[in-house]
Amino acid sequence: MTDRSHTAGKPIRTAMSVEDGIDFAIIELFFFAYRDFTSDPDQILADYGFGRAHHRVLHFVNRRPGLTVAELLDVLKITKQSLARVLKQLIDTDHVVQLQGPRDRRQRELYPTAKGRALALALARPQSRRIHAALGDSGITERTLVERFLEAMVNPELRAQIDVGSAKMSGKSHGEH
Amino acid sequence: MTDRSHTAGKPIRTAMSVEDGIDFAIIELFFFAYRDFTSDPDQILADYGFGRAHHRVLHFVNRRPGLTVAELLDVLKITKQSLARVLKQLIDTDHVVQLQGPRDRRQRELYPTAKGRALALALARPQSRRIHAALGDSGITERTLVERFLEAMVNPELRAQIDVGSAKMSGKSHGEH
DNA sequence: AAATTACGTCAATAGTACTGACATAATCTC
DNA sequence: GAGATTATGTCAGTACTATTGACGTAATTT
Repeated sequence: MTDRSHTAGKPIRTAMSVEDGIDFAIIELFFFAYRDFTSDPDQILADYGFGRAHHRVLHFVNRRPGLTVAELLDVLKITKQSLARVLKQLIDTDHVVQLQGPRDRRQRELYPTAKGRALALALARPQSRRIHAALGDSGITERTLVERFLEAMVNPELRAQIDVGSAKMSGKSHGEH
Repeated sequence: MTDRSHTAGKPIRTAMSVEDGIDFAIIELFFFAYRDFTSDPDQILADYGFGRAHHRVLHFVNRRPGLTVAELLDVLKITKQSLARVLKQLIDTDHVVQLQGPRDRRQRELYPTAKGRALALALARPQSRRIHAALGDSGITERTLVERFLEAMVNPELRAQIDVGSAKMSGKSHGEH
């Protein structure tokens, strides 16, 4: 089982490193950082029988109350079928409600309930704490440095999705554009 | 279907924002940044019928040639059963080879083949390019700022796993400790 | 009236992950 | 040397997230 010298290639014993011209340090840091960043809410979600998908839906419904199903799909970049089960569970558990769209009655506007808002905040809190602590620990005084870096990591054509919130926005939060 | 006013909570129409005392900007940027960061290798992986799990295994086998199955499980924080299928596929496709441990013959040391090394580099290349571009676009001259921030985002007890490579390390890359 | 749009849903499949159990071989311990 | 422990592999069952394709309904647009 271990000897397959005749079929398999020979083992390479030298490690990939910066000498290969690749930024492995930040690649790996990003992996570890994101893994731990999501681990806090994941623990809370488990109590509800929810997963990462529920968090994402709940988050954006709370950040953009009244967004439609189509808009949500566009932000999450998943298919309607993937969203269906998750959204249904959030509605059945009274975290999210659907209202018929006022302009277009085919649309379903999604809103959080008080319960949904509370959970969204509970999930965001440890993440925010972690970020705050990381900014402090790393001695970064200008938080825009991190914001600018992360924003630059996003595909340019998708940056429109990013709603940095009251900071950058003038009036709109959803709807017409 | 849309009217369930008697069972469900009332819709909240105001958006969560920084006023809730939470750093939503960086929370969302981190989500979008990581999503796009992994999208480049994901496209390549799809050609091989591989997924994110294959990437992670291949990456660490190339970064720490000779690591054992147990060490790999510890880095990835997954179970043996989850690793099994993915590792088997990488071995069957001649990207990774197993060698009996020299000291302890129960152990299987994992090494990349030339094919596995090539794929690992091909996957890392677009990620590295993205990082490089983001550092440039955001006008960050001190890359240690980003490194320090990301490292501070990792759980302290897990930072030992982070092998920033030839930069911080003196001699060891695997094996004795 | 016909085409399109927004949404919901059914069926089938895939990738990643889990728990629990069991087997084998090698090493360690008494 | 016998027994316990360790490293690995594997089998069975389950769960979550995601996919494609197809179809239906109601509302809007052309």
